[in-house]
Amino acid sequence: MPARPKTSDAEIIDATRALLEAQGRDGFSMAEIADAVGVRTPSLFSRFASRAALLDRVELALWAALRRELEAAATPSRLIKKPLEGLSAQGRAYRAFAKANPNGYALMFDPRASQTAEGAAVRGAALAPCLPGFVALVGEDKALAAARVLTPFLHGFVSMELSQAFRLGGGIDAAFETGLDAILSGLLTWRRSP
Amino acid sequence: MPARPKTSDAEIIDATRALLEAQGRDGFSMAEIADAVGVRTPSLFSRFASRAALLDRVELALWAALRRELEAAATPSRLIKKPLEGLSAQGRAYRAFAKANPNGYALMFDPRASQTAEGAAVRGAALAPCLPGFVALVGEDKALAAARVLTPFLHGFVSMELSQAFRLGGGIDAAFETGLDAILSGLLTWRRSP
DNA sequence: ACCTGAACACCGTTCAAGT
DNA sequence: ACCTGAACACCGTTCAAGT
Repeated sequence: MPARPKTSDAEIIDATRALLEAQGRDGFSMAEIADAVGVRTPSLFSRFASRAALLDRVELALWAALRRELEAAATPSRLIKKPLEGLSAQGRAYRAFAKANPNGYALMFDPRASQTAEGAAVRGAALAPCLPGFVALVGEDKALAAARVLTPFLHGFVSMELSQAFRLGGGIDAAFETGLDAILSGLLTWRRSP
Repeated sequence: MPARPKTSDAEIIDATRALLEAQGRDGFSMAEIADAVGVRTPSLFSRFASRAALLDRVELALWAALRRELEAAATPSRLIKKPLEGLSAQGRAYRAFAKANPNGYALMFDPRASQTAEGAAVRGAALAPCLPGFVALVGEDKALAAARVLTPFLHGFVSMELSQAFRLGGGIDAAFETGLDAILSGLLTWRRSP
């Protein structure tokens, strides 16, 4: 006779994500997660092999959430018609997501994440909503190369911002807009040149 | 009568840095550090307030090491005469440093670092060796803004590379060179325009 | 001033037993 | 199948005592 489930994988992942954001990656214990979902600590291990495995699932949930934000920021048709505007909007949405989930964002780029095939797929799919914009901006053959200029800038900027690396003052919002514009207009010149 | 010191702060920091690189941020214990320097675990706490404080010191040592690499990659006079070449060389040195110290590099941008005044100073000084290049490239008034385009790209690129974010194949070395060139030549157009 | 052994509280994880 | 209490090994940290 099975014991009645008191919680679910999804509820545990949500509770962990909330604790992560509130307390930081090592600011909470399995016991606190268990408390949050009304269960005793060992029960978590019948659903997740380890704390690390649970954090991996949280990370995938965050990548999926980022994907949704990017989709909401610009539709494919807008990206095709006005790639500069569309990609700028997605860039701002990307930064907003990182600033709204700083501890989660750090987890998403933590090199300790286990490299499962499913994980790689979810991570890879997260930036897919931007691809039509790159294709429209520089053409199909250069879209990947263009993505590998803009996305490192986006990640690097927000990562540095979150780790307080911009200490020389000056408007950080303005610096972000300047950088975004500079890179996008630079990519625009790729249309013709090799 | 003082007990003879068996080790030193510097030796402990070096041993911790080695363990960090070999085993990852939470792959080693205070006991292993103590073993490595020939001391018992509690002795470490008479020198460093906590594991976190010791990791902070390791982080500062890494920033200082990065600074030395950047200084070695291009002299101020070369940066002034040939800013494109000089900054490219520093960009490559930056990436090489990150790839040679992947776990250390992750620590340098870990948002958990304590924000001491000394720490901020050391971190801030690390990229100073690049400044003459930015001044030569775009002029004094735009140097900071230019740095806030290139350095996020550098950090973002190597951070994504280290967390295996470039899964769509294609030469990653070539992508780095392409991005570096695109951004530097884009910045070059700032010389005249506002 | 720096070292040590002993102790403490906490934590991730396992396991046998319950339903 | 999922839950639980009890137990285990390990870890960061404290402390009183040694020199």
